[in-house]
Amino acid sequence: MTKTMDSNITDSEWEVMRVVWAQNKTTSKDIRDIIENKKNWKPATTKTLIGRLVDKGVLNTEKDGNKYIYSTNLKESDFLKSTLDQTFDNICNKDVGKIIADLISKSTLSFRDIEELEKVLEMKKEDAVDEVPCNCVPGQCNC
Amino acid sequence: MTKTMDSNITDSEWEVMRVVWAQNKTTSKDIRDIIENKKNWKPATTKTLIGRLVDKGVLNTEKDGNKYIYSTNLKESDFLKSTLDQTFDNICNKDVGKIIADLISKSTLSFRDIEELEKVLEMKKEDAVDEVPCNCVPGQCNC
DNA sequence: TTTCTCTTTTTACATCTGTGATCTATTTAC
DNA sequence: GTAAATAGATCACAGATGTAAAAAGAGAAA
Repeated sequence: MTKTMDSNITDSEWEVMRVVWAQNKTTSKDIRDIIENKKNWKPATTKTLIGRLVDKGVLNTEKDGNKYIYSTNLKESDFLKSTLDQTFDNICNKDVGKIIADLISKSTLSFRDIEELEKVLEMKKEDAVDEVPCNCVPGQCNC
Repeated sequence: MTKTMDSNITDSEWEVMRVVWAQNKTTSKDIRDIIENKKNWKPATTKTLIGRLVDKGVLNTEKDGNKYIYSTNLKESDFLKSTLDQTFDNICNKDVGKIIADLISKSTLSFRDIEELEKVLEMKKEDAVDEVPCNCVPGQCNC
């Protein structure tokens, strides 16, 4: 059930998607207005990105007079996961633990987050291994 | 001291860098031979990537007869961190805990890793907050 | 109904990426 | 010492990305 995202989105496109995810249904003007607080984009830029997302099938459109209402049925978390997977593909499995430790250290977490993580770790003990196997091609890591 | 990487590398370039990181000092032939086990690249492709990395100042060269010895003084972990930072820039701080939990769940970890993570979590309690503040631009998340 | 305004569609264009062919300067094997 | 194999340098080229202007269509205002 862990399907890999077939469509990737770029950083700029992500900016647009965040608005759609937060708003659920929205118009190009909404998107422009919201992003204006963050990026110095000309209106045309936002529209181009919206267009590309529609082309990729990431955004759905629904005509409303002379404009469109945009929405998506793809989940932010899935995109995020596929991005992270791609990043982790670049390193040795053996290092994953350390990386996660780094992430935790540098993140701002709530007490609830920590509790949750402790719970996950507890469960993780069930399928923990003695030694994480290296998954690298010989010569690309020194395990 | 947390300097943000000024130079970014692409996925293909990363493939080359992994060899350099693992080998410390290496030649273009070494790189080609090692990557051959993984990618169907023509020799010229590897050389192009090496050249780009040299241009970017990521790889150092040292002449040795008619060839070069390549090395780097940049750390894999720094590139990784900057890549991860960029990914986390795309989401709300509030969601970071959950994302990390997901990462843990899907990763293969050793008992030692888990212990280490528990330790980090324990320390993390010291600067944990009641509620992680949302860092998003209004309209880009529904906190 | 004419004009203005907003939306979409079309087109543009420089840079970055992935992938590789060629040409040139060396080396090394005969 | 000349031919074959290498290593590096130069050039190529299509597709992805970031960023945007220009054109065209449709509703709103006058």
